[in-house]
Amino acid sequence: MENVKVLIVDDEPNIRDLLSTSLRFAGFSVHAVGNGADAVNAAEKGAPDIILLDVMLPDMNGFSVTKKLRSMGINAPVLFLTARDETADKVTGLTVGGDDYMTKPFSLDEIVARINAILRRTKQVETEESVLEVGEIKINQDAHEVFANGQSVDLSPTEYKLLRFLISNPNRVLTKAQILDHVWEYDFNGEMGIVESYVSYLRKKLDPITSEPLIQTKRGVGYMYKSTKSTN
Amino acid sequence: MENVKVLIVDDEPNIRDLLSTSLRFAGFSVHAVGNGADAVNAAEKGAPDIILLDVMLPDMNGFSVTKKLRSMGINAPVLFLTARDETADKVTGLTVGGDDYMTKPFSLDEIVARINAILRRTKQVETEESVLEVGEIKINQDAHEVFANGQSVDLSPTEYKLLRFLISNPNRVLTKAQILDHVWEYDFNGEMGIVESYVSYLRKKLDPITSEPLIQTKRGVGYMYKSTKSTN
DNA sequence: GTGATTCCTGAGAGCTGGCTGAAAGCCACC
DNA sequence: GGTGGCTTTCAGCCAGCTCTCAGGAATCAC
Repeated sequence: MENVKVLIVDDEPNIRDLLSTSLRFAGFSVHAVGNGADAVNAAEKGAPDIILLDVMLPDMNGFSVTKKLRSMGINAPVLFLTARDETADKVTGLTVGGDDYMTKPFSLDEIVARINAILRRTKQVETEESVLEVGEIKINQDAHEVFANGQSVDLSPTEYKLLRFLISNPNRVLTKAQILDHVWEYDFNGEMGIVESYVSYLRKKLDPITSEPLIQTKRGVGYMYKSTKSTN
Repeated sequence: MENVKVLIVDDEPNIRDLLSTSLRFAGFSVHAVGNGADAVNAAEKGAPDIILLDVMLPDMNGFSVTKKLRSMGINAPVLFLTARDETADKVTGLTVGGDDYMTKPFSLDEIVARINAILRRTKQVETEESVLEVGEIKINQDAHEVFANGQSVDLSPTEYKLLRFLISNPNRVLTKAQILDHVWEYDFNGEMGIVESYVSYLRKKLDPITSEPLIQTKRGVGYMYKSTKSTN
């Protein structure tokens, strides 16, 4: 997954920054603009591999932008960003041809997962496998299925996202703030205690199955998923 | 089904885009034009395996285009696209040879199925089987027949399309938006609740026959057809 | 040992997403 | 023009999920 170019199109500067830093850190090559006209220009020059496109833009909406892009022969898949209340009646046609959409607010980990899923599907770029396997945990991202020691485990959506984030960063301490920032939606304003709760839920479901506790507590710092064999 | 060339002829740019992206993603090699004259040129140079032809074009109608094509020795089968209000007798007679027609608005899944059916019939290109069999479900696409555990099941058109879409993507979570975009007509602007309804209908018909529930709900994500033996 | 800090976890309130039965509208076919 | 089946909407219900809180356990500093 080397040098994947992402074009971000959103008029809110904070969202743009949030996505830029986050995706850059995830290893993507990022370019961000704030309106449709700039998006068309940037896509023409930059030849992005994927486009993150806010549906509501000041000058033109996301559909006009994609139409313009397609007519110019730019066929990079699009991940639409839409506010939650404008989803239902406007979804038609959004998930066609490798495209997808996400509702705001989203979580950063989720958006990286979706980008990888799209790249995987469109096969324009060789990317990581849909199956994440580290130590005794195996996650099939297509099926949203989790196995511990070969045995299927039922997880709630948040439990699933948390576990995926943990095993994506094995043998590395993650602070509760980091976990909150990546797993929960960016406008979540609750306490970090919720991370403790969910770690507890995960342990309760996973530890009876695995040979040893998988999530270690680093007191005063955070949590770490320990894996002897680093299948990276 | 490698490298099947499809020529799309429609004057509405959004339909053209919708079909292009969708068919390209379905694995076809796509070329799209907006009028009859361009269609003739493109067919001459591109040697398409199948032509999607809107009956109402700005310069000439579908009859003239096909007549022209046939006179030039281009015998690729044609799938006509016609508006619903255009009467049936205008259409009958169009479907000579391996040709076929569809009324707008259509669903994207349906058009792929029809294209495959035509290619299968004309045998110009080796394509996928007409019988889809995954797990306990068997669908004969030519006869529109469905068997669960060897037993025949009566399904309504929409139920059939939904089931076909589900088992075409086994062991993979499909969101309600994806299902809506593929199974329902592209101008459907209702709510996603209808997907829930139809999943419910399918389950009511299938679950009593099969040994275990076939359609799994992934809360907060979508639905998945589970098949132990991945006949892929 | 004692107190302070951090973490764990059970209980519970409230919410959300999904399921389903009922009914209205539509259409095709007698 | 009536009838039956199909599609679509809607509302009520329920299960499961999210999040908070508080008491107690574990760990650390001294």
